[in-house]
Amino acid sequence: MEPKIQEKAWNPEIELQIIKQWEDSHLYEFKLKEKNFTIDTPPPYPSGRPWHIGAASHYSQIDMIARTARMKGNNVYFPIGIDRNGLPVELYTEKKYGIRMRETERDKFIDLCKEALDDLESEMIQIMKSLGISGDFSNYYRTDSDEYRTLTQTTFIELWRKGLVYRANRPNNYDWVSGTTIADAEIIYQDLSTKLVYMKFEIKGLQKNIIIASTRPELLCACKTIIVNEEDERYTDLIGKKVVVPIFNHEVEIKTHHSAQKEFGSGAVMVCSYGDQNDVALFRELKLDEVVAIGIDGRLTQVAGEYSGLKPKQARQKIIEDLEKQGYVEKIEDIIHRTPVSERSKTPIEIIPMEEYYLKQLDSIEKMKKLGKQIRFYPEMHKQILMNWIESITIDWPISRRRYYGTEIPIWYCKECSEPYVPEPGKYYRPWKDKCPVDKCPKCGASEFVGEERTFDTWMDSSISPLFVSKFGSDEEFFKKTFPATIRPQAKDIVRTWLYYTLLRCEQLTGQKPWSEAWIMGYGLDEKGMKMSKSKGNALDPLPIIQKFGADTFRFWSASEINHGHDFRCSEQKIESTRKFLSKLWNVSRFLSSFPILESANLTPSDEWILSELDNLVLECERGYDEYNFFIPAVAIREFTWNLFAAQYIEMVKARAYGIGFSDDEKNSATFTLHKTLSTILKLLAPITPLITEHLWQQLYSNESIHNESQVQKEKHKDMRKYTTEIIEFNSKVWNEKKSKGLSLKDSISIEVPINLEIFKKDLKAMHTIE
RNA sequence: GGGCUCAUGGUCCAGUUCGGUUAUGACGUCGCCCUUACACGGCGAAGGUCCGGGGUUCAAAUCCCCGUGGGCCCA
Repeated sequence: MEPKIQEKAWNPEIELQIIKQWEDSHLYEFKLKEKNFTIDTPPPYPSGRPWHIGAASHYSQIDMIARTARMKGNNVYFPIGIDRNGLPVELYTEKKYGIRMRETERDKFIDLCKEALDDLESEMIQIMKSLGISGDFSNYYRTDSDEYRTLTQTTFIELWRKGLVYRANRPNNYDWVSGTTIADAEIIYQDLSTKLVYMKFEIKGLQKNIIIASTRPELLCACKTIIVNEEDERYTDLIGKKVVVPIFNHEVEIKTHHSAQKEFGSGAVMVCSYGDQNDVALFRELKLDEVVAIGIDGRLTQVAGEYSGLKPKQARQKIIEDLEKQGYVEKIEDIIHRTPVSERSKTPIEIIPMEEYYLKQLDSIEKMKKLGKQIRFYPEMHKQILMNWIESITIDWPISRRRYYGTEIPIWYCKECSEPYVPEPGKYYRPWKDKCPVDKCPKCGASEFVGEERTFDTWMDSSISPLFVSKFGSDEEFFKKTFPATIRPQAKDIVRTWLYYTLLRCEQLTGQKPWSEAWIMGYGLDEKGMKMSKSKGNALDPLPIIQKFGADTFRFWSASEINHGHDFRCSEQKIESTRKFLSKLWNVSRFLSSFPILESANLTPSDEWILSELDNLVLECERGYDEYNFFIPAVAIREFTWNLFAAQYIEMVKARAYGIGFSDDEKNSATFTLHKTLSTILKLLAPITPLITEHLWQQLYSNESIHNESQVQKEKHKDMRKYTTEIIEFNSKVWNEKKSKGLSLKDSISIEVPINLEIFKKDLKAMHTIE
């Protein structure tokens, strides 16, 4: 009989036809039902080529979640979005055109950013589609669309009216390269080499010096006190004494504080506004008057005297020279210092007092903890990342940014009385170019206004993604039926930002948690185990890999190689070798395609045996799918298909399936079981490799899509798994025997079938041509 | 300094929850083999102090303690 499937191997080019077929038939179009399974898909950020292979893997797995849920009978809402706000695209645009944001007209700069985003976005969408992702691409959203930004502004206005937003002048993390304030969550720490300068401070009234070690001598002008540890005997006598600050000659007092470490430097520390976060805490605690030493241009201010106008690094160099000349330096050590750096621009941040808008979060900490506990995490251990972060929050969230490409803060200020005017919600406002919507200041009646120029922290946009996709505020019915979302899938590294901020904002706006489940994936590492990132340049481009091997190969690699929640290494060679399994599946199907499909049969023992193993496989897959851990089904299916079904069972029943030396009943039982097993494998595999399974399913079993099928349930066959090891061992023994005798596999041999395997004897004899 | 996490043949990974025969599978390597699904294949082989040390136990990759090393996060 001719096999229905002719080609000898799976050809990834078929994938494109299948994807087209899905698109044409609107297979994944979402229609609202009473109950829905909503996925709060992470909108990826198109900030430059190439897209991250870890991200491609990530989205493949999110698609597996959608498909798993669908086959469980859920009405799945799987929106697709693109995140387009914020600093990365601004930096990309500056670099691409060799321009500076602040030296470019705002309108023009925004247009250039948009253009860059459009190009990068289209490639991203292409990759997502070619991965076989079953989201609703016809309605994909952008976080910089007027609709999205309207929602960001509307929700901000609501929070403003609830009194959750305030303005405050306080020390802030300032990235002077990007020219903006940043939140704690946007700071990373890098070990940088720097000089630790040991300086002599004269103690007033004693002809003695105290040695102060500092990495920031340029901040001497802002030094307000010296602290020592109360248990440090070296300094007990000096507490309360005044010292003279070198060069600037102002006097400060020596105080005690537990944060001074005896072991670091000399044990005595100068406290300046502001060298680091500890200085900020000390100024607050000891009620010191701050001195603004560094301005928003990132240069020293006039209080620095002859050093004013210099950048901190230059000033440091000059002041060290001057200190040395004037004999204030005892010694200088080269040290490695853990330095807070802006995650985006990679430059050390400065702490500068600035007026910014804050969203209250300190009041919500207990509530956040409670909500966090109610969310089910996959894997459970990553809940800890959220909990640790919530525990460590000490200030409210600064939400204003001095950038262009973001959602504008919708506020105008009266030119007369400076009263802020916050407009009515429901519209998209651009105060830097739009006229104030009211004619007169509600407070003083003046008619001239100045528009706010700042934008929001982009997490203000991202943190309402579940509200946006659920049409919060614009479609009450839709919202009711899709919010809270079912699941938030995302990567581990943005738990403290995206996950946390979403929890905070949605609670403030709706009083509810935004989802009942959170699914947290690890990072993509390179072959050496280093975190892969665009900025490090070790990111693998997923596009050529997908084009070369096909989406299903890539997806199966992702599922079978990544233990959920853990970081994973990516290598092209590994992905390539995954292809072999798809080939195996293809050829098994090709073999089976020459046999008829039967409704039922009287099963022989061999058939009952493989079906009981199949039952077990179904259970195993169910266990993995229930916790969205695709590693479990992927590995189990590969094991079963390759090492049991193909290697043992198919060989055992081949002769019977061809009908050589067997009755029709026996033959039918074999073909029935072969198809039963393969069709089950295809369904079990469908969420992981949706393309090859679709193709084989339609070739062999149906005109309908496999993705409209329900997932298989375990049948109740007699458990015959106790024979498995013995069957494998016996077959192996015969193969070895033939080999050692120099026989071909089709040659006959005389060998005893073990008594335990008596029930399989007829198949085994035919399989090995046993005399 | 604190938290999370990991350590199993050349590489990746299972097994650790709940201790129990010869430690799972894949990739790679080597040898033989075209066998009416598949050479992107089949069969077979080599390759491991289960990070180190101590403890509990009849029995430890698995449980407990102390270390070492890596990754990530936070201070």
